[in-house]
Amino acid sequence: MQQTERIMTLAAQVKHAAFDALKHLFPDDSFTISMISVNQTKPEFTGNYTVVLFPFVKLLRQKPDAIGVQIGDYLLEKTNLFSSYDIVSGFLNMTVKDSYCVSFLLNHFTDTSFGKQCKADCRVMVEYSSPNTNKPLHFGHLRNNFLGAAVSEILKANGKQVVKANLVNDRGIHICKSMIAWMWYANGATPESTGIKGDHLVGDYYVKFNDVFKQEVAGLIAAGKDEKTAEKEAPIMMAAQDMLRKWEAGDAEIRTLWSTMNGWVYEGFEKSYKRLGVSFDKMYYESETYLLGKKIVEDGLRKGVLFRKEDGSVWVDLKEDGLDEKLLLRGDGTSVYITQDLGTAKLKYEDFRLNQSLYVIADEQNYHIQVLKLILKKLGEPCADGIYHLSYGMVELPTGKMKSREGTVVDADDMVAEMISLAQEQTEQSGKTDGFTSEELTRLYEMIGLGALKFYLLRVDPKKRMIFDPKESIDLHGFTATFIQYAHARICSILRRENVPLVPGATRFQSLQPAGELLKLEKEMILHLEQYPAILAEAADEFNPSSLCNYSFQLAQLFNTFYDAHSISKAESEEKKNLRLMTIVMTASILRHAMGLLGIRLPEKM
RNA sequence: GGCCCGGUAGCUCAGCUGGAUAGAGCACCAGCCUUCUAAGCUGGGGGUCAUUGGUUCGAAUCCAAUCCGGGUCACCA
Repeated sequence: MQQTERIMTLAAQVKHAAFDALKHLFPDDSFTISMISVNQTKPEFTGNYTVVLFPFVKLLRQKPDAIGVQIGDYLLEKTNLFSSYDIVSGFLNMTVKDSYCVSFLLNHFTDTSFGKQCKADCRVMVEYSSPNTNKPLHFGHLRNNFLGAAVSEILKANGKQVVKANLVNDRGIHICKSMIAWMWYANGATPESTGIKGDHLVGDYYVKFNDVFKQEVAGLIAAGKDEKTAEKEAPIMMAAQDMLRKWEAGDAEIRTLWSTMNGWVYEGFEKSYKRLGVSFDKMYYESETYLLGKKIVEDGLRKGVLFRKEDGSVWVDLKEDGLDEKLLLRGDGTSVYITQDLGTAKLKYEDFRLNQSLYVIADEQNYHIQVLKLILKKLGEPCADGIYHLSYGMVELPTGKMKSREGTVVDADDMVAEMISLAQEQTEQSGKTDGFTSEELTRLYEMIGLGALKFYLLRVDPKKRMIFDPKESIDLHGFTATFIQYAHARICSILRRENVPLVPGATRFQSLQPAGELLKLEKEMILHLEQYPAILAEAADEFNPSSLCNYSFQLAQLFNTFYDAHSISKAESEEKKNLRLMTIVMTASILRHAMGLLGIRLPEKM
């Protein structure tokens, strides 16, 4: 087991200490660490961490409360973590020492990378975004992009070496569709001549293709053809097919048009990506990889893992894995989608010697990736084991799936612009724009608008599908990035007033003496800060940024409650004030770190 | 039909490696700005955790069946 050494969080320390206690107290009985469950103590009881006693009852043949006393006494005596304990009907509630909390704060409050893991020799590729070059990005792509970017950063923070990859789908029949429609109907329109962003311009002709196609099909059906024949014989479709053949043959004219139109799209994408704050370390293009995989198939045939049918087509039999037969090469020797994916998987692996390869792809492709991994495994390719499908639910409209063919999509660029103007509207409404330059305001609106959008898409479990109603704007209250940004701005405001930098030097509060007892809320905040490394690790283990959203929201909520209940600037004593300043310094720092991983920035004023 | 995923408050979701009386946000109701930013705070109503059975000291959580919703099973990508 290659488990990296992680900072032991309090909860983990409690668990191990309880395990030690049991081993020492009852050396004749065999316990496993998995028998010990440690939870946070429910707020209605005194204590901070709770050891559940029921699991030991049977083995020890003692009453749970009697066991609890023995463990409780042992923990008080042998660890330096607890000040007292309390047993309530089978639950051992341990109260953490105030001094532990204070020294935790002293040790970590200046640590801006608290929770981060050291770099390990583990290379992970995260493939995400992977757009088609026949249309602009829509709202659904945003989920993909934010997820991929966030998971990449989360993995980096956990010590992995991450390669962010984008596999651009830049060829194929759908690309030819917008090309042919442009040729026939655009009169040479370009992004420059029309002022339309390149990806949108090309997307418009993709829609145009489908309009014309539908009309032609309707006409043919009216002329007596059946639907299938009509779809095959529609002139614009035949022209697109013909174009695809020419493209594959390397026809110079077609290739030039293809490069030109793709170039427009890339310019558009670049602008979108820049605004979204996502980037890539490695670009793959399908036009360069679509022929890969054939060699793997040949090897597979030689090894006898694959078989050839009479018509020359090549298949893999997955029946013993509960699946079906799957085609890998057509009768004419050309490859299908999965074939190039086999090749690309191997290419990625060889390019970067990957330990792990994530695919951020919507859940409609669950079966496809499952098959991909299975085939690679059967072929004995070493890249197989590292493949992991980070599957996410599609974003749908109340009316159903978004279909770019029919133009029923929420456009990504539009959405971003709308969120930013919503942020502007709300900020102006709140009347807090004084003292900002117009550049600062522009930046602020972008932070708030984009933050809200990212948070909205990242706060739910990736695998759940979500329905977005464009008529209801994304909220800026409650469980939102805005809430967290606001808490951060409040903290910064206090720190400014107190002349404490956002990242104070380690010596700033060194004179702090543990003063008196901690208030309930002070302790709650510190104990919550202490959990950050565990949350960060969990987010990485599960490839799930939403844990960071939940955690950060709770932390901001705790701060707001604290802020309302107790003054920081006018604390009861200088020690209290320093303690609280340290607490909020660390709070702000963790919020910035956690949100930063999600690509969400926190303003110092708002 | 086979396989996969989901079903928790009116709505959006946490909780799911079993633990105490199931939690947030939105919406709704009632309060709180001469005091560090009210984009905030406090309180309230609102639940058969889809249904049924099983395992267990204990089930929203695990198992089985059923119902509902979605995805997928192409010589499409």
